[in-house]
Amino acid sequence: MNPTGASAAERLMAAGRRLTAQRIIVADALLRSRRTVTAQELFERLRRRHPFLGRATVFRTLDMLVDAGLARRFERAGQAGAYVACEPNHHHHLVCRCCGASTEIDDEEVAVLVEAVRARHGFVLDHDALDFRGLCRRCETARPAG
Amino acid sequence: MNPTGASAAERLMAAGRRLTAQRIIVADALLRSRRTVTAQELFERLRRRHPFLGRATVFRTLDMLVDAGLARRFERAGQAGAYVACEPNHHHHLVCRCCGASTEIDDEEVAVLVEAVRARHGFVLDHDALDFRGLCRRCETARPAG
DNA sequence: GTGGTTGCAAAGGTTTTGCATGTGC
DNA sequence: GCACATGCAAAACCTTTGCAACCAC
Repeated sequence: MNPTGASAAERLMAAGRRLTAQRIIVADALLRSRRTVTAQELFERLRRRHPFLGRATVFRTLDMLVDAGLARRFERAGQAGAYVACEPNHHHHLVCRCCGASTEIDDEEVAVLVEAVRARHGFVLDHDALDFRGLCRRCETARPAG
Repeated sequence: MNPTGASAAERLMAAGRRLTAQRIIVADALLRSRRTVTAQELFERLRRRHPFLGRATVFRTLDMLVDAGLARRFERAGQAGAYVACEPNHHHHLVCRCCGASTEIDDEEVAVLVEAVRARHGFVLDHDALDFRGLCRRCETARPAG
């Protein structure tokens, strides 16, 4: 998913981050992935072509991307954290717990929910608490029992 | 929060789980906590009075409680998983990222959101994806910059 | 009695860190 | 040139597991 067409390097620069070969490699790989990936997956996938890439750098870069708003990290019980690239003006994600597919949504109902919770409970929802796990249509159809 | 007044032992029994001293101790401590607690916190807190309690047992018991629907576990980036007790007929939680306070909610807007996402994207949200992190009124007031 | 439960310690997996080296700006 | 980024390996951290002893039902 790369609707704006901005390259990884362009995004890093736009975010005011220092450009390095490693960062471009990691950000680019993340950008090209339609599904969530773990730091380890990315590390193993990239080290083939880029043997000089260190594991810690992958973790640090992903962390930096999340900090810059260019990626988001999902926590999964008992599993490694999963990362997805964010569009600069993105809203929320739907992430399939089965296949890892990620869809960006911008539904009014989310905003309605945020306002309702604030009004009723005085509770301000975190922006990134509104990324949702579930089953995508394909996986739901393939295995209705979940 | 213990509105139904059911004791830990009663809940375990009602859930068809085997009663042991350790399980009652852990479930009771979780039930008495208004805030989320980690397995390690619970272990350290309880070992003072119950030196015979093992760390693995705390993990296993919390896991069992989640499985039985009597507790829920929240994943937190870079931190240990945090547990809260659930009311048997509870719906969703609001968990403060600052103080860990947990509130149970049953808002129509959540159901509206679930339906909208299903209708528009064919995506079925996980029930426990609808536990929300954010800032409670008290913490929001205390530190508006959050 | 039997199968589930426990405690311990060790292993497993993920992520972070220290430090010397390298490099973008 | 200087501050920041990197690689490596070790450490830290959370959680799970193997196994013998134990206990609820």
